[in-house]
Amino acid sequence: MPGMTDGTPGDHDTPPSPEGPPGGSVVFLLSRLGFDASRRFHAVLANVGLDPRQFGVLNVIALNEGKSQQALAEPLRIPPSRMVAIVDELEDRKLVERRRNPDDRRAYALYLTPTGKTVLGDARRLAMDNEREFTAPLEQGDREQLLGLLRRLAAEQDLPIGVHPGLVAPY
Amino acid sequence: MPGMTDGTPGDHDTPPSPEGPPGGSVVFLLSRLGFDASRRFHAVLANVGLDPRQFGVLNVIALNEGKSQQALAEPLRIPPSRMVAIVDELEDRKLVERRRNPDDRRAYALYLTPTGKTVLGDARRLAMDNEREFTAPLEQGDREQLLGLLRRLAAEQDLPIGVHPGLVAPY
DNA sequence: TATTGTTATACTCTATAACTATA
DNA sequence: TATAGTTATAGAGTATAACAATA
Repeated sequence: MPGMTDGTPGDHDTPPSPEGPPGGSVVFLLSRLGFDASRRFHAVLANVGLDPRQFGVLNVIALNEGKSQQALAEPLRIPPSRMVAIVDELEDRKLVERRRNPDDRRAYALYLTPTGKTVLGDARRLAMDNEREFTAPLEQGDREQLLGLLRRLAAEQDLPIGVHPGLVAPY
Repeated sequence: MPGMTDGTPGDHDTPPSPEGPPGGSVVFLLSRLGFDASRRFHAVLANVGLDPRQFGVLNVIALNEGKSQQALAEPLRIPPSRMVAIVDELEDRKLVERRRNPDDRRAYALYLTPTGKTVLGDARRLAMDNEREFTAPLEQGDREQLLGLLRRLAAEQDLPIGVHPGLVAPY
């Protein structure tokens, strides 16, 4: 994970609201919570040996079995050269299979192995559990309201699919 | 900025909701919007030649003039060795002044210069404008509701002050 | 002996561009 | 000539640990 310091909890200072201030800013809170949500998600996926980017790739393969590496990389906005290493690792771990495409021997066709499907299922379950825990401070109605508000903001943005860029595992 | 691809807008695919799915997940939307908010904030601050981390440092200095480098770095969770380069740059640009502390000649005492105060003011104004634009899709009532929901989630987390870690400019 | 600030170093992640094999 | 996949390389950003001056 990119600018991730490490797992240390740290102290519990209450943010001193400097003028104009963070505590009252949607942009600020979103940045903070987004970063934190990413970090937690990263930690949760580690339980099945995946990072968010690999999770994104597995998901996209599951929805588009047989497609080529680059065709799958595109919607995730992962550059071709990066995709190589990602698929290498998933293949080494027997989660994904590269089959030669007889019609175009330059391209591969990617498939999930049975193990890959199992791991993806586990990861999705973990993601759902995490969602529940993260939103635990909110009651069901509040959660849906939040979801609606976030969707309205997201609709204005230009967002890639799968997993978000920063998140996508680095730091 | 870390995993930041670059400023290219890109296409406008609607995320295909894969099972269990992103479009309906608070964690996912927060990660995405948080990353996006960070990127925008980064771009906005560039107009006054600052990045989010420098902005955070200027803010903390403004609130604690005369404190030492490390004392100021701590609440921002910036390691001492990183703080050096940050203050170096702010000092080169005459936004911050390092004065020797006669009582303890190991430590510096940091102060904003008049230019530093001006730039900080400009940056705060830009941040407020950005806040308004970012939340433009929401009416006032909705915006406050969102703020309340985000605060409730944030209250459960362990958050450093100033600027968020990922954001803090890098990558 | 401990602490402030600094420097040196090594590591991780990344994109770019050059290369190969097919088409 | 163009495209899928690969490899090599160089850059940005980081934390760690060793260091000097002062306490």
